[in-house]
Amino acid sequence: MEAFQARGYRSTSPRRAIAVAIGAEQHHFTAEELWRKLPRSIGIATVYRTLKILVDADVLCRVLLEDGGLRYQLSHRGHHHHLICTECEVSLDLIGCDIEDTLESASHIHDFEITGHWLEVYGLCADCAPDEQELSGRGSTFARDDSNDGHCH
Amino acid sequence: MEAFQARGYRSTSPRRAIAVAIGAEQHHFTAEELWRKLPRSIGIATVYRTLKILVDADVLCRVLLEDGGLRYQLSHRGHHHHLICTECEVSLDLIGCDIEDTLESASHIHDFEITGHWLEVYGLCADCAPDEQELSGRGSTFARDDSNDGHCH
DNA sequence: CGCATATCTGATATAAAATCTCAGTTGAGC
DNA sequence: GCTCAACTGAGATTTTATATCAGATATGCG
Repeated sequence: MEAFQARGYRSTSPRRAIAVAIGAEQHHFTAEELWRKLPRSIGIATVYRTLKILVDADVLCRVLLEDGGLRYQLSHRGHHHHLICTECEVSLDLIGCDIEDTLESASHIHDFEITGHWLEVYGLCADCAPDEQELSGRGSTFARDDSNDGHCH
Repeated sequence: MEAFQARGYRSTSPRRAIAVAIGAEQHHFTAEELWRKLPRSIGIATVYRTLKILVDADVLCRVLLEDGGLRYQLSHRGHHHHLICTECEVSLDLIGCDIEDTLESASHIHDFEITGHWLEVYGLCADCAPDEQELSGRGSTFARDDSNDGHCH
């Protein structure tokens, strides 16, 4: 859990506490949420600093919600993307998606050398989607007709 | 340019001034940059309000830089993505990339119903990339070895 | 073991970005 | 021209994250 200190960072009491608290999280969390679960002797600046280190170390990944909120989450795979439910905000790791190849070939047209990308996918998870089989679902499949606004372009 | 008022919005003096100012922009711009080029009688709240309307109307699109900065840009195509140069910050429309199909098929595995996504691609444009042919390019192709940090996951 | 020092920390100030509030203004239809 | 809902500007406020800096503390070395 804290073997990431093999990157030259010291093993300090606040960092250990933060690592333990992160391990106890089930879903994604904000820096402030995490901070509230820590001993109040730990400053929020330290939380932000430590989260940044852990993101750089690929221990955590960042999740950008549709409303712009930034969350943190334990990163299991190396490079991956998230399916984020706009209803319950659960975040699923998107597997079986090799977008890199698609991007790479498309970028050649523009003579552009890709070094990275950011992708978040929004929608409804199995629990939140109106299930045709269970509900014989009628009635506005998408009540929120602005659910697609502004986040892609 | 302001035919977007066909959406039920009034044609007001501040909105016309903003539309003209946007038309004069060559690249992407921030809300504040735009505001500075407007008569100082116009408040920045109005700029933000108007930009939001124009994004909803698909007249503008939003561009998220690698450092988190949010820019606005005239939207030429319907749905598209951006190739953003991390060196000069130019933004190219990515054509010939139908990521939707890839996402759609991958999401089926998770029983997830996609409603939208956000994708930004970072890298070096033709002008900023070390050109092997011209420079017989040596010397740290990527001096900024943290250029890939934190923005994907 | 104990010291020196560079790293780290907490409190707080600060910054940046965007929205909220609300009294006053203005455009659109009549 | 009148009316009124839509709109606006000023400034306060919120949110999120970083900067500052004096004091605390790991870590390596003797």
